[in-house]
Amino acid sequence: MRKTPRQARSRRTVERIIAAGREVLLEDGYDAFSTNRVAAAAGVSPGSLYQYFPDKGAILDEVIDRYWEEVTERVAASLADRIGETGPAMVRDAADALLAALEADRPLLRVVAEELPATRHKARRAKLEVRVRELMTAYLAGRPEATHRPEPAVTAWTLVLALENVALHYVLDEPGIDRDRVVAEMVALVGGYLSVPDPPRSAGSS
Amino acid sequence: MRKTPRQARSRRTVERIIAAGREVLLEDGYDAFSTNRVAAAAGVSPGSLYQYFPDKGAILDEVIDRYWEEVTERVAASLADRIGETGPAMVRDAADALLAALEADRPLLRVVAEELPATRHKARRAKLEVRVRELMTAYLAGRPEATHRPEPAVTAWTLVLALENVALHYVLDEPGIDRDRVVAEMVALVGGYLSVPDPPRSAGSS
Amino acid sequence: MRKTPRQARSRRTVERIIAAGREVLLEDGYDAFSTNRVAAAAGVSPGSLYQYFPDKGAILDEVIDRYWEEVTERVAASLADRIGETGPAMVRDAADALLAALEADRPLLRVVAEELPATRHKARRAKLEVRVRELMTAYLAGRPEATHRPEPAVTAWTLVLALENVALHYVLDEPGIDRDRVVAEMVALVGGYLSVPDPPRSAGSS
Amino acid sequence: MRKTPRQARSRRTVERIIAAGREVLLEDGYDAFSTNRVAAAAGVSPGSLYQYFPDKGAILDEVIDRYWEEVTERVAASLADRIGETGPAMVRDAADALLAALEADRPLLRVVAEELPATRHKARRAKLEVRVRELMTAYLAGRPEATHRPEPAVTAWTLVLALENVALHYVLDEPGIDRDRVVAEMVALVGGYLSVPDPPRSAGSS
DNA sequence: TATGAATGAGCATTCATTCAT
DNA sequence: CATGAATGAATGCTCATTCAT
Repeated sequence: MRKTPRQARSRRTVERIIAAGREVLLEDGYDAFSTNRVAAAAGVSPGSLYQYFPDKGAILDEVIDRYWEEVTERVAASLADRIGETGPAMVRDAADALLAALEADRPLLRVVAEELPATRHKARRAKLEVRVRELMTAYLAGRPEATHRPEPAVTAWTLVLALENVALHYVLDEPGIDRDRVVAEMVALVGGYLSVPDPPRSAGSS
Repeated sequence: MRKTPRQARSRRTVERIIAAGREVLLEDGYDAFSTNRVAAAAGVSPGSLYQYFPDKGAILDEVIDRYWEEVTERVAASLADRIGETGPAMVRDAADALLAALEADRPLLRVVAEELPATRHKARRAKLEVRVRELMTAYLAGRPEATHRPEPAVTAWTLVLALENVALHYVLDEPGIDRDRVVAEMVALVGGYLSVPDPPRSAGSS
Repeated sequence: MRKTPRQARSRRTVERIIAAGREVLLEDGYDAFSTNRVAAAAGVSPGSLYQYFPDKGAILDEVIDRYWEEVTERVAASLADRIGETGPAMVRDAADALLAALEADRPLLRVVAEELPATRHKARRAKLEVRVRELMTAYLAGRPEATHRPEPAVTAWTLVLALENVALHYVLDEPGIDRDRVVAEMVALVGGYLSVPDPPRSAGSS
Repeated sequence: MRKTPRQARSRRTVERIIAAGREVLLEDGYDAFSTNRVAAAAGVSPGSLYQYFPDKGAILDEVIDRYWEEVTERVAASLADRIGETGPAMVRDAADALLAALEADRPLLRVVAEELPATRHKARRAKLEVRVRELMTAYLAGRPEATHRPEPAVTAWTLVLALENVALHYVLDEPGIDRDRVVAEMVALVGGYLSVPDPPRSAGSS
């Protein structure tokens, strides 16, 4: 009946380190993300970092992992709220959810997407893509008449990449476009694309 | 009739430095892009770097600039070859040109797009986007019946981001999708999107 | 009962660095006072320097500070030995003490006074001047009949600068003057100056 | 009948370099006194510097030499204006002349006296001291009754050092003392000192 | 466990000087 | 003579990582 069992203290330290990492990233940027600074922010000694993480990169990875996890959860949560909707409304909600999830922590998104080498968060971002892809696949599976594209996997792959970049740039570049407009375009992108029959090469087939 | 006119030597040195920068980036990666290494690769002394560039970043910028310039030129050149085509064929060619331009130097694209912080080449990439956007605008302007989207600027913005990311990931991630398939999807993305009238809400009532 | 308590190690390192700095200054001169050389002389790595000093200048400052502190203490100590003396004897002792303090480490004095930019040790030297000024003021206050100069602060300022330079040059330039002679001149300088009434114009009418 | 005989151009270049050196010293400080900068300021190439000077130090030496030469000339000129004066008035004029000579180019004096290592201008400064010493010796020789100090050479040595430092610090430190006051103190210093008979150790001679 | 002093290879940059042209 | 590109040793400093305590 220990109050702070062996692992609890470690767990707390780990959390402090990760929180400190996020804080440093957010407030000082990627270039300032040094082990010494993270340790200082976490209130532990530099050496202690290595009790819980093999190297600096592992701390950073954890911070990034969590960021994308949060984004993913925000998307999921937003959609859960509107579950049961169907057709275009669902697409619209999904687009809005994606935007909202990215807008939720713009400063950190900026650091993650702009200051970090892409390799650092590629893997994690892939998870978000998978999640959205699943959603999309479920939607398509449930309404087979909704698409005329021949390969669902490729369709989902294409759509996710297209929407992801549009959403990302809308949030980060603040291009002065009305938010509703962007959502509308995303919906149009999805709707239009799905409605195109394959093969489209009708003309060149000599 | 001088063999090495005054400026020729410097020009050659500048080119050697830039070539060395590219080489280091390609063969050793971004983390190894140090002034000493670039100087060594260029066969000049570290000090010579600073006769032509204010700092390390300027060398890197030049390398990146040139890379995106090449990509832009490749796109332009590919399209010039097939000028005069219209309709879906033109879209197809444009998609193919974009893919080809990115495929031309995959190893360097990988470093530039994955290892560098996005901020380092954001500005340059924007130029490519502008170019493609112009192409698109010209196309849309010439065939006003081709689109039902209400705001051409937003349409171009959306499309460029969508296509860029699809093309980029196809080239870098080698997702095991047939190249023609990807081109077809890109064409479908464009064609479908452009054909969706606004507001898109009404479309759902069919 | 730890053999090397937490702070002892760092304290020792700091002292080693300062001692090494002094050594380098002494043996290799100011131009050779580089961080790498000081680190090597201290038997520590260059990085260790920065655990205790913000930059190179801070190490140098500490060495200089300590040198002038030692000089100040030597002056004070010499005078303490002969406390209670009055009149000309006291002036003589003070002059002798100043000379002795500067003679104690002539090699370092040479580097500090001749190789360093004056700005580097101006502030520290001022402390010595203040100390001597205080001594002088005390002397003058105790024997108001001893001076006919109208402004004690100006008198002390003048005297300190005059004596300082005479002492400094005697020690550094080794001008081939008998030491007792110099002391006598310093005493005469003080005694004569203090005895001149103000305004001095009137004196010329004799 | 050449307009610019061979040596004239060189002479002009040498002068330009020296002027540029002075300018750099004055406007950018000693730390910025680099060959490249001096060359640029002189409008010549770095290589040309070495046609006329063996190394950087030689240029600096020349600039410093000239500065002290100017000071010396200013002192001499000031005194020439008031030639024929005798006694205390002459001392007063000499003190004033010294002050004036140092005040004439305070910014350069500051760089020379504070930023440069003393070794760099020690030799030159000595020349000024010699000059003043000569003046003093002449004065003392002409009025043997004016001093009771036993060794004229030592007397002059002492006095020059005393006055030099007082004057230097008055000009550079701007200690908030009235200029006339300082002149008066310098005069008192001289007058008082010279009037002290030797040996002064009357009391301690047990 | 936790510490934090110590490490040291490595970095970007400078600048007095040289020498082919 | 004059040039100015090229040099390269040397500089001050950083920071991920280790390890004795």
